[in-house]
Amino acid sequence: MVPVYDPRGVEKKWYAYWEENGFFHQEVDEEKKPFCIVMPPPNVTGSLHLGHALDNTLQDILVRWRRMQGYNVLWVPGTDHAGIATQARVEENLAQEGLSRYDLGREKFLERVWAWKEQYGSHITQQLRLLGASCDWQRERFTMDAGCSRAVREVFVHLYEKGHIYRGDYMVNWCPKCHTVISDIEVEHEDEAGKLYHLRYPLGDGQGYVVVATTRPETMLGDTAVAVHPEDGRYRGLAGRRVRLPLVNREIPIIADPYVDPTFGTGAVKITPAHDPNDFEVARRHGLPQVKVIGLDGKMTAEAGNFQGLDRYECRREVLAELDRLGLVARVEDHQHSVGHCYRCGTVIEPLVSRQWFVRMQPLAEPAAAAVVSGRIRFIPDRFTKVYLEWLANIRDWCISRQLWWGHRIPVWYCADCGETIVAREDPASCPQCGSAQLEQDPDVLDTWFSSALWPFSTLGWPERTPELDHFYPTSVLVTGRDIIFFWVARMIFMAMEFMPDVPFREVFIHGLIRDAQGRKMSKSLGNGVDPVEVIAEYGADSLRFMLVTGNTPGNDLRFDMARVESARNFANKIWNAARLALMHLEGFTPDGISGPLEPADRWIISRLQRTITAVTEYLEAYEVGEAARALYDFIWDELCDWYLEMVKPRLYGGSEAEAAAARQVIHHVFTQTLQLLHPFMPFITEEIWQRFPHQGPSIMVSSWPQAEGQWVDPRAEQDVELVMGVVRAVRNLRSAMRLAPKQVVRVVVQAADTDAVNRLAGMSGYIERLAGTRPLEFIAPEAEAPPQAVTAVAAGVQVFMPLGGLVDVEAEKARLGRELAAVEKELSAVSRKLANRDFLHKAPAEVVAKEKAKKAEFLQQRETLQERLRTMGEEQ
RNA sequence: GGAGGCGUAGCUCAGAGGGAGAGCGCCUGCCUUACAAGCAGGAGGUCAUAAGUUCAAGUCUUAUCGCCUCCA
Repeated sequence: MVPVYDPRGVEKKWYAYWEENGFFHQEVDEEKKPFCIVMPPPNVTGSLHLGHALDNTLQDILVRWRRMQGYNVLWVPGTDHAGIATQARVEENLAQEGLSRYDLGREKFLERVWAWKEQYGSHITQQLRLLGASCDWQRERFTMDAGCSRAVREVFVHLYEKGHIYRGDYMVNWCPKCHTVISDIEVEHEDEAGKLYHLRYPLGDGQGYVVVATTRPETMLGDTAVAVHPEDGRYRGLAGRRVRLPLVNREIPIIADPYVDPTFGTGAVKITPAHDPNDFEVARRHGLPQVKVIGLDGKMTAEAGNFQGLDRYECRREVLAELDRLGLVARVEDHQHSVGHCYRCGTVIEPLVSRQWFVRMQPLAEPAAAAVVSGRIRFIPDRFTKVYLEWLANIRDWCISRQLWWGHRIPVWYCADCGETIVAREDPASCPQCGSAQLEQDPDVLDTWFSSALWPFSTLGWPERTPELDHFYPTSVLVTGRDIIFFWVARMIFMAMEFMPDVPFREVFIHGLIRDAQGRKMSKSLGNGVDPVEVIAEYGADSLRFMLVTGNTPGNDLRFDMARVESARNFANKIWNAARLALMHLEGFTPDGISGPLEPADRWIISRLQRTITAVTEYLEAYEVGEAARALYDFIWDELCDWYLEMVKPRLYGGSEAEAAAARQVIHHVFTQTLQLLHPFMPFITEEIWQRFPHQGPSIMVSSWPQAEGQWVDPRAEQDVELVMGVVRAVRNLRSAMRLAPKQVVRVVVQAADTDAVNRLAGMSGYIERLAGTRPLEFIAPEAEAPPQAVTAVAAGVQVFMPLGGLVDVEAEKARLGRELAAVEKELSAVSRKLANRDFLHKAPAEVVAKEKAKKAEFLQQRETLQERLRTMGEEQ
C-alpha cells in the first residue's frame, strides 16, 4: 500500500464492480421493509453541478445506510426532458447552421431533439456514477418515456373530465425571448430603478386634464379606462365622465374602483386590461374591453396605430416624445419598481392576455395542504412547512401550456368542422360529435413540471398497478433543494393527493443552496461555478461528498470552499494510513471474535465505538447528516488514530503472542465497524480498505450496519483512559513549557489522591510512558513530599511532577503555577457561587447539582495542590 | 408591504437551557518504526445589541441593528 491514498483508479474500479454485481438493484421483497427514494431528475442534457452533487450525496448516504440496515431499498434515478432548456440548446445548435426550428418544421425538429437527447442524455447519469450514487440504473426513467407519457395523458384527461383543467383567455406571463408563456412562479421579480411618468389625459369635453401616473407609458395605447378611488375627494364627480386618449384619439371612461391606491402617483391610474394583471381584473369588474397593443414578438401590434412594429422599448421612447411634443407629459420622477423577468433567460416578462390551458388549483390545493397539516408528510427542517402552506393558501391557477415543441403535446384536438374540443387518452381518428376527420391537435406542449409532478408514482409504473407501486409507494423521503419547493414538491403532493390513495412521500428533506467561497450564488454569468467532476478528478468523490455534508445543517446554504475539500481529502488519507498500519499487522489473520486479555485501551475503544454507532445512527434517523459525519470524523481521527492506535502499538510490535492476537481482534473489529459506519459517506475508500481487510461477503455496501451492544459500553474503561489522557497531556504540556526536546526521555513522578487511582494508573503506566516519553513512572504516596526541583501539573485527581534538577527556573515555574492557580480559582469561584445559591440546590436536577459538587471538589483539590506546590517551591529556594 | 434565515475564534461554520467547539489560518517544537495530506504544545471569543423568562440563557421570549433569501 502506498502511503498516499489515490482515489483515481479505486473509485472507478469499485463503482463498476457494484454495478456489474447488481448491488444497486433490488427486486420487490414483501418480507422486508421498503425504503424508497425517487431522485429529483436532473435536466437530461445538463451537466452535474454542485447542487446535484449535494442532493445526490445526501440521498446516497440515506440509501446506502438503509440498504445496510436491511431494508428493501429502491432509489429510482432518471432525467427530466426540461422543455425550454433542452429546446433552447438544440435551437442554439441549429442557429450555428443558420437554421431555425421553423425551417425544419415540427417533426424534423423533434427528431433533432431526440437525437440530441440520445447523444448527451447519458452525460449527467455518467457523472452521477462518478459521485458514487448507488441508484438502480436498471430502473432509470425519463419524463418523456412511454410510461411517463401515459401517466401524463391519464392525469390530463382525468383532470379535464373533472373540470380541474380548463382553457381560457387570461393574463399570462409571456417571455418574448423564449417565445412561450410561463407560469407565475417562473417569473422572478426584481426591484429596478425606473421612472414614473405623469401623463395628461384631456377630458372628453375639453375642460382640462386628468393626470395619470404610469411606469409603462407605451401601454397607454391600449388603455380602455382611467380609474380613481371611489372615495378620493380630488376626483369627486369625475367617475362616469370620459377622457380622450391621446395619440389614439379614443374616448375612454373614467371609473371608480377601490383597487386604486389614492396615495400612489396622482391617485388616477390608466387601465390597460390586455397588459397588466391588476388592470385585467379591474376591467373584468367593469366590463371594459381589452386592446392588445403588444404582440407575442414583443413588438407593437396594428392596434398601436402609427407605432405598429416598434419594439416595446422603442415604442416607449416614441410615445413619450410624441406626448411631450403635445405638452401632455406633466412630470417624470425616479421610481423603484418591481419588474418580472423570465427565470430562464432573464428577459423582462410581458403580461398579456391569451388563450391557454390552466389547472384549477383551489380543489387540488386543499388536500395538498391537509396532507402536511395532518402530519402525513413532514418537512425537515420544520420551518419549510410554513413556506409550503403559505404558498398553497395564496395559490393561483397554473398555466400549463407552453408554446414549445419539445414536451408532452397537450392531448386536445379541435374539430375543424364542428368546433368540438376533444380531450382523449388515445389519439382520436375522428370527431365523436360530427364524425369529421378534420382534427387539429393543440399545438402546445405541457409545462415540464406537469410531468415531473407525477414522478413519485409514474416511475413506479402508474397508471399500471405494479408490484413496485404496491410495495414502494408512498416513497420514504424526498431529498431536494429549498429552491424547488413550489415548482416541484408542492405539485407532486397535490397530484398524488388527487391520483393516489396516499401521500407521495412521508418526509421531505430540504437542503440549502451551494454558494461560492464569497457567499455568492454560483452562476454561469459570474463564472464562479465549480465543476464537481473536476473536484472529483483531483480529490476524489469521497472527499467531495464528505465536504458537502460536514459542517452543514439542514436547510441552510453552504459555501463551497476548496480548503474544506482538502481537509476531507486529508481525512481520507488519514483513514488510509491507519488502515495501512492495521493491515501490516493483520497478515494471515483470521477474525475470530473479540477474546483474550483485553486491556483498558481495548475496552475503551470498543466502548467509544458503541457510542459512535449509536450517535451516527441516531443522527441519520434525524437527518442530521452533518453531525453524523462529524461524530465519525472525531471518533476516527482523535480517538482511534491519535489515541488507540498509539496505545496498541507496543503489543503489535513487541507483545506476547496472546496479547498481539487480542489486539488484532480488537483492531479488526473496530476498524471493520468503523468502515461500515463511514461507508454511506465515503463509499469508495471504505470499500477499498474493507476488501483488503479479512472480510466476509462480496462488498461492504451489502454488509450489515453495525449495532451498538450494551455489554461493550464500559464507563469504567472510559474513565481509565481519560485518566491516562489527562496525565499524558499534563506531561506533554510540561515538556513543551520546559522546552524539552521530544526525544528526551524524562522522569515523571505521579501522586494520586487515592489508592484506587494509583492502582488504575499503575496498570496503565505503559501507555503514559510511551505516549508522553517518560522513564518508568514513579508513584509517591498522597501525603509524601514533592520531589525536589520539579515542575508540576495537575490533572483530574492526579499531580504530576517532572524533576528536572538544575533545569528548573524556579521563578518562571512559580509564575507558571501562579497563572494556573488563577485559572483554577476563577473556575472555583464560579462553581462556588452556583452552589451557594439555595434556589439552585433546590430547583436544579439532582445530577446537575452532584456534578457541580464534584467539580468544586476537583477545583478545590487542584487549588490546594497548586498552593502547596508554590509554598514548597518557595522553601526550596 | 408580508414571511423566513443568518450575525459564535482572523476566515468558513457546527452547537441549542447546566463547565465556549471544529476545520483552515496563526505561533512553538518535531522526518517519533501508518500518515509532514502528519505528530505534539499554544495563542485567540462580553456567542450582534438591549430587555425579559429561568435556580441557570450562545441556547427560550420580545425589541433593536446589520447581512441574506423568498413571496406580493
